[in-house]
Amino acid sequence: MRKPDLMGKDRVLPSNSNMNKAKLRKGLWSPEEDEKLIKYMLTNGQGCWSDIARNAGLQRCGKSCRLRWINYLRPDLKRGAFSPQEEELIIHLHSILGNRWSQIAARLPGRTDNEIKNFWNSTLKKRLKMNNTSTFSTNDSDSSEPRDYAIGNIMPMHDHDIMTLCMDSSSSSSISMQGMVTGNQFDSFSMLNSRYDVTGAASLFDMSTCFTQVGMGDGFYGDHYGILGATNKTGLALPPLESRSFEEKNTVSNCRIDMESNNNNCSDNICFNNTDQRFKVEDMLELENHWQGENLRMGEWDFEGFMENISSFPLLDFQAE
DNA sequence: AAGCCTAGCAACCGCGAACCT
DNA sequence: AAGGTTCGCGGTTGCTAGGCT
Repeated sequence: MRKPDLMGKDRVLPSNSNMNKAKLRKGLWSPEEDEKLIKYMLTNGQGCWSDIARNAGLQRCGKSCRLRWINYLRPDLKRGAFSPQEEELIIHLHSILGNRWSQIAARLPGRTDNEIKNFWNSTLKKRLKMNNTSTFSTNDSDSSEPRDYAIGNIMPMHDHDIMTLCMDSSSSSSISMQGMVTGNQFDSFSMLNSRYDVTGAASLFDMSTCFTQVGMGDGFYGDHYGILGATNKTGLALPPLESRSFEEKNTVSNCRIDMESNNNNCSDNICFNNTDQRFKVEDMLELENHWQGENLRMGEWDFEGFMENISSFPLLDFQAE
């Protein structure tokens, strides 16, 4: 859609009073700026964003650099259209979490909160509204509060649908940096070319497979994304919320985890085999129905406890399509 | 061909939380 | 403890491409 800064817009923010703070650029990022930021991040890793902006030779505020990196330059981003599975998951998570885009994004590897937010506002919201004006009142479908159109209501999630969500981590195309970090060479130009010559959804993804990096310390992606920070043994990264076992956390519902068998045959009980734990979807649905039945709203119940339960949802990792 | 409208998306803004001094 | 700074998040804006008339 929008081409990167071909309009030659060098919008510059005149510094209010301090000319030493110099003119901070605003607006679209040029390829040169991207290159500078990528090079700096790969060499030095993440630190104080205002320092990054300064040291990388960018006339941008740190905030702008952070946004650009997180939403566009991070090598683990999955670009391109959302898959139907991702769409369903977003709808489902939004029904639970509301407009907590970062929480939703944390469960969609390679997707950013901004991307999901845009997708929701531009596409899903309208679709849901159109599909369901007759089934329930959509007085505030963009409410920041979770809604009760969870599974089986607005967006019926059948066993088959859920089965499509049941991804074995072994087939995962998780764009985890693991496996990509193999050396010190990095061709930022080819990376940029790859990005700007993008004609298909997978260009960034393809690029990332040969991406190498150096100097990425702990928290390279920040706490929020946790791509590197909390990778379990299957290579899947879980948001910080998943620090405890499902069983430990589950105090609200009667969800149970079948940990006795390593059998992957889930024909009877649809399950997520995300980790060693087999999480039965039927139980998940029970949990969902519980919430739905109670018609719970934020502020009317124990949000922390809820989040702990939510955190036990599997992190799905879709094939790049 | 020109103008208008709309969808999609990158980026900015404001606010609150966390952290630092 | 108080004030300042930085970070992260969600809401919003502004711009472009593409479709339509």
